[in-house]
Amino acid sequence: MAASGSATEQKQRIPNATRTERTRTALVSAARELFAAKGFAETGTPEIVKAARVTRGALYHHFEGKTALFRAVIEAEAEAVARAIETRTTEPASARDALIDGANAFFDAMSVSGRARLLLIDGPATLGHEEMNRIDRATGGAELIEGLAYARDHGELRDLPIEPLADLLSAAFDRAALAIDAGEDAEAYRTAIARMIDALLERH
Amino acid sequence: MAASGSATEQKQRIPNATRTERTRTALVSAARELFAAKGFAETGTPEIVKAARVTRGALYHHFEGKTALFRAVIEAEAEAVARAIETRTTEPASARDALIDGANAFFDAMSVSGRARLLLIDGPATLGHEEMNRIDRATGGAELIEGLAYARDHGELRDLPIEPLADLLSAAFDRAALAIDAGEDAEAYRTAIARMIDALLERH
DNA sequence: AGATTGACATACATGCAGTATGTATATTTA
DNA sequence: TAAATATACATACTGCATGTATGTCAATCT
Repeated sequence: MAASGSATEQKQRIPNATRTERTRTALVSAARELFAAKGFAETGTPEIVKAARVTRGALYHHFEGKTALFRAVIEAEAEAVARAIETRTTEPASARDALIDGANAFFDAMSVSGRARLLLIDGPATLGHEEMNRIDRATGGAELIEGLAYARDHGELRDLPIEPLADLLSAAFDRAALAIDAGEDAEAYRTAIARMIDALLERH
Repeated sequence: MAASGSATEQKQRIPNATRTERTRTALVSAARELFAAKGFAETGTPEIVKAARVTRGALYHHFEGKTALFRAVIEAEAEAVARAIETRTTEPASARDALIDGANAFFDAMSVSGRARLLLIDGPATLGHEEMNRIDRATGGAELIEGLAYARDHGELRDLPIEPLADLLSAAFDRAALAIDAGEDAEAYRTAIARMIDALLERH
């Protein structure tokens, strides 16, 4: 007899799919906070699983290891940034506006607590620049190159190899986000970025 | 009796000062190569002392720990870069030339094997940006700000907060050095940097 | 219903950073 | 110059973290 769910016993039957999702979410979520607060090297797996209320066995069942869990965190953050930017991108009146708007959307997205550290410090250090670039491209972080290509095609940018230029500009964006995150004057950095963009584009 | 150094015994008497210097040099030198090749986290102290032909006891006698040894490596590298740049700096004909020359000297100095990784990846990740800035300033890495200040004072740069601008430009320099180190087209990046500098300066 | 897979939990093996302690040599002091 | 002390290590030990091997129970497939 014994119905599979009496009012007192609550021995609820949980499907594997949701179980897995809950555990993975708990791990990624707990890991994100700890990695963001203390960094990758200074955060141990015992601490992570304790915060997530699971065991280390669960962690190693769902992820190949600590680094793989970190990668999942980074991918989620990169995804969130890409979504925030593409959501806020409207019809740009010009290449200049597109770049400025994109920069501001980027800074806003990067202002989420801990995100700058995760994506710009621990990410590259732990996964390497190569894999970070792969993740960025996979989540859709090619706006900068597109913006510069648009500008070049419309005569607003002298014909130069735009990929190195986009790379350098991207580095400046990252540094600005980091500086703002570190408490520097946000307006000063946004202005400086705008200045760089304007300088690079031809005057009309 | 027994002369303190027979021809066969060679029981040479070594003063503590030189002994210390030899050991420290051997440690810093061995650590530099290993950190440069495999990174800070992937290099263990047993491996370092083996390469340096000393024991871990010696390491912990001369340095507070693995991180302190790494810091010594980084300081030496930063010092070397600063020296290389200041040595090559001649009388600049203009702010533009000074910045371009400085950039090229920087890229040349950063092309020393392993240096880009040490100073631009593992350094910031292990010691933090704040301490890296401290080290840069201590070794004399203020050329960029000086160059921009000179340009502003001579009307070649619109009056804007130059510190954020110098910071962003410095980030671009770093990224370029990293890209070149990773095997990207060095000329393309040098050109892109020159383009950025020219763009930022007023046309004459 | 029985067999199999999935989702863990637990125990274990290994390696490393850091510390405590012991020893021989160099340096200082009486 | 002989004794006292400080220096420069070498060795042994501790604690912790990552990763692996194995065992168990519930969910799912046949």
